[in-house]
Amino acid sequence: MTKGDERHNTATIFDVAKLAGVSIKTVSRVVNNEPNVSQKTREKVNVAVEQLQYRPNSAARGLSAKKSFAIGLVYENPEEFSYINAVINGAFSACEAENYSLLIKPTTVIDEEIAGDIRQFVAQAQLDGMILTAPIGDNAEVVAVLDSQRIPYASITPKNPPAESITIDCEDEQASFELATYLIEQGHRQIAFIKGHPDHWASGERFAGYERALMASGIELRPELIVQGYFDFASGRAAAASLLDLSDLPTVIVASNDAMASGVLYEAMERNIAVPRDLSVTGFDDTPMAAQMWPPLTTVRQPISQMADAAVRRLIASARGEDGQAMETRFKCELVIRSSCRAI
Amino acid sequence: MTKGDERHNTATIFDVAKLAGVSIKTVSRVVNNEPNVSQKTREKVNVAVEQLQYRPNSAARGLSAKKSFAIGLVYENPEEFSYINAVINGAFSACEAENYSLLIKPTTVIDEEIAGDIRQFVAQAQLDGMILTAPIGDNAEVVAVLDSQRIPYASITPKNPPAESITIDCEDEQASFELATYLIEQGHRQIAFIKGHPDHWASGERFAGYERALMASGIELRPELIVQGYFDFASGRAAAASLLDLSDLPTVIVASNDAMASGVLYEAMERNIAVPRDLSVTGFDDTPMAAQMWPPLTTVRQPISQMADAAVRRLIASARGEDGQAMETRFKCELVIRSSCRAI
DNA sequence: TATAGCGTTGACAACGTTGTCATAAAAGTT
DNA sequence: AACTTTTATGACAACGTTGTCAACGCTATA
Repeated sequence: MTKGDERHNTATIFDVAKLAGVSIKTVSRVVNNEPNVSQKTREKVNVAVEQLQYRPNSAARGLSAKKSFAIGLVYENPEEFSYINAVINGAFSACEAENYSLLIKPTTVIDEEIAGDIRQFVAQAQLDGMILTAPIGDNAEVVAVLDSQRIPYASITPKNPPAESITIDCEDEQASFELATYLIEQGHRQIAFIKGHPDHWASGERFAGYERALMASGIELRPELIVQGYFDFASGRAAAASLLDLSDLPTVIVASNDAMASGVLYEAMERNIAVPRDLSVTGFDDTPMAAQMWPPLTTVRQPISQMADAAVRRLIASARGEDGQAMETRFKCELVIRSSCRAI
Repeated sequence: MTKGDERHNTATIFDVAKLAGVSIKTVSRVVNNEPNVSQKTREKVNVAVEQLQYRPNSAARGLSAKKSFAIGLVYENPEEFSYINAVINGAFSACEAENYSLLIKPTTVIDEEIAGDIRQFVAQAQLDGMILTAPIGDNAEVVAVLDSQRIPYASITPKNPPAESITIDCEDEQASFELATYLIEQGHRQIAFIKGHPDHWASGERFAGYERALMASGIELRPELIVQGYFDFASGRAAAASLLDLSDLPTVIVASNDAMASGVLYEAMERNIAVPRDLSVTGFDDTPMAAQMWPPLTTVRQPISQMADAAVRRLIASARGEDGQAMETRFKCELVIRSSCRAI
């Protein structure tokens, strides 16, 4: 029974002081690297800090020290968005409307340290909720950290949505189906496909839509026309190279995102293959780049900002104990036709 | 010394309570929209809140309510950077190293509300410092708000650096000079220039470097080859259109940034002008797009992340009362030669 | 008229840290 | 040995809010 009472609360300065057998003030001094603490005491405290995984509560620290330990960054919203800028904007506007702050954490790589990183991030700011963009929502360690700390989180387009958490996704499969169907209607039959990064939910969805469209029209899936990519420019270019080396050339290359499509365009240019005259190309995401490359790219637009907005609103609703069940979590995509495809 | 001690401190809940003639708890209820407050009391409190410009201290609120009113956003760093992503990354890594949090505030437009917006942003989070990216560092109202609240701030490439604040800039003039000199060495004489947005410091610097290079080589500045742009794709395209309508065509178009350069490439493509065979093009910024367009763009790389990193470190140093005078605030740029220019 | 119930209000104790000041122990100085 | 100074430590009061609980006054009901 008493065991059930054991809180998962984080350790406070009192716990550390008790364990180290010193006063809280001494702990404070050690933690803040202040002078006038004997080496011996310092070590005792550090051991206790380590053992209890103690992190100073930043609200208390801020209140007492009249500091926030936070820096603001103000910027004018750029014309040139990236995916992540769209996410940030959506999340920010929802936070602003609800009087919340938005703390960001770019992670350079998905490595072993990420779980510890996230733990630190959460502990430092005592976050009320987290948004995980793909593919981080699928990292088991990260999710475990958040679960253990009881931090609610929302995943944007995760591959394996955990039942209890908030999931935001969009109809990539359907959009991809519509895109492929459009190409078929334009007379294309040799339709090559560059898959996205296997860790991303979207990759599977987009490929599934392509498959469904071809099967619905009775077009055979030729395995040599399906190439693995990784959502970046270089992999798109490499995939295009292998496709354009085939003896039986595709009439259109469907890239799973715009960055790879730009790699395809680049490779085509290098080989003096005119797009769309000799080859049609499509992307996915409708980054601003898509409209600015030559030729302007036919692609699919995801309502990224809206999805991030929804993620934040659901998090805040659940933090308030509201239901939020009625809120939208699945969004529609839109086919954007430009001039990188031609009818044949 | 009890009352004469009038601080410039922000109003607290006690001040509001006193002015409204109610208890602090009642103020709390009104501010948090809790029920069971009479309409009359509610109004009295709201008047006092308004009059004192009261904003709840989020550290205190967080400490008491065991909430932070903050949402975290975790994302994997995208391959495709924009300028602002580079700034965010640099600022974030410095904050992380110093155990600070980074709060971001995208502003959609520079409008009349911005000063109030910033005031709110600062008050809500009790920020220890602010970074202003161009051209926000030149907004007099914003700067006035920060000055009046005694918030230290660092401006990245402001046009008119205020003497007391921290300024971070880079050697755009020199880089632009080197770029133009390179073009002249390649045999170009008809060198067109698309200026950047007049509100940005960088625009003047980049144009100045161009001027200096031409003058140093005894090349006449032809006014019809100098066109105003606004740092976006559309203005670059429009500028290119006007330049390509000239009877005496330039052999190279120097765009003040990559986004405008991509507009130039687009317009050239539309007109079947081959780059670099018939026309050379250069940009500025070295966005990832620059390497991915066709042809890959000769441009100038700014150490954006490093600049943001430096801004944060100086802010934190000054928050600690350290000197920071020795820290670098002026950064070098690097010429990046790709294949969008040819010798003639 | 008495009584229960509800809407309204305030007093006061958290919350977890840092700042201030007092004190004890150690070291240095005469 | 008798002092001053320095170093090490702790007790306790802020910091500005929200949560809890008690008390008040008003209305509806018996």
